Amino acid sequence: MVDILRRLRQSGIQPTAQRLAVARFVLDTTSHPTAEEVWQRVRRGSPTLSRATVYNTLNLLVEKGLLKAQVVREGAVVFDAHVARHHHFVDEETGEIQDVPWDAVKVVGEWSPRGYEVQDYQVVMRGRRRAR
Amino acid sequence: MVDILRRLRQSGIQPTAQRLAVARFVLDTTSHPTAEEVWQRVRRGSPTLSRATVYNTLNLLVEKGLLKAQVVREGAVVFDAHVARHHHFVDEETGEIQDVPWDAVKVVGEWSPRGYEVQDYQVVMRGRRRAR
DNA sequence: GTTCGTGCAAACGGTTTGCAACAAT
DNA sequence: ATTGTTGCAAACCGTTTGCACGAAC
Repeated sequence: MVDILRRLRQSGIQPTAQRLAVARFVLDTTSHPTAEEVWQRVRRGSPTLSRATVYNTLNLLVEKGLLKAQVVREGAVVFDAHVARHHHFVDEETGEIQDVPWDAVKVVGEWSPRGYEVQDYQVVMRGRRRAR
Repeated sequence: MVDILRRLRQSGIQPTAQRLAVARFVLDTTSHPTAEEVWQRVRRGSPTLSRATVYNTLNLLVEKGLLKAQVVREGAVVFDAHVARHHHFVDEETGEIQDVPWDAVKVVGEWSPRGYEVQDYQVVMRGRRRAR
């Protein structure tokens, strides 16, 4: 586990106990949790933690670039500590999300609607657990 | 405009006045509307149309394969009558969504997490209106 | 002592649900 | 008569906001 405290400080985030607890979990998981899931998890160790603080902290981490919000699942935004470019695979049955390495697939062909510029792109794959 | 009535019948959907009104709009636009936007628009011609009926109808159209729900915008699902495979471009400022032809870019490399199979994929591009 | 962060509850926006009235078969 | 559809309101869920209390500078 990386030194979370240092990372917060380096990003100009006042490391309160709550922020540290949230960050320690969310910056160190690959599970793409929703805000609710972060709350449920971190609450176990910090029982007074409020939902509002979780949302505040997650939004702050996104704003500071330590976290990325991904809109790939219906109903809720998920948070991804993997900030470098990569693709995603979404299990349609469970909603589970997995990272797909950037080099696993290659997108060939520059393309953007006239008058627009593409700043970012990713491949979103959807599927299910293999029948066996 | 295609014969919407025929398409509903062919899909086994009882063509009520409300469903026809909703379908005529949503199956004939490329604007990727949200349910709310569909309601606002269709309501102009069918003032008694309820939100619930709009949601019912949209979900039914999705279920029957005439429409696809896309999860690319934060906060709301958008509906896409373009049912064939294609990619999407999302304007980060306005939320506006545009279709990107399937052939405009090429995704090279089969890839799926171990134990999973990819059933569908698309490239999601995000950007803004070009400066100047 | 002013600024910043937290917790709570209320508010909000998108979507679903329960239900009574009503059509259609 | 039964089955399916509509409209309304309430419920629900994810997220934001208002505000009073408390902590940190």
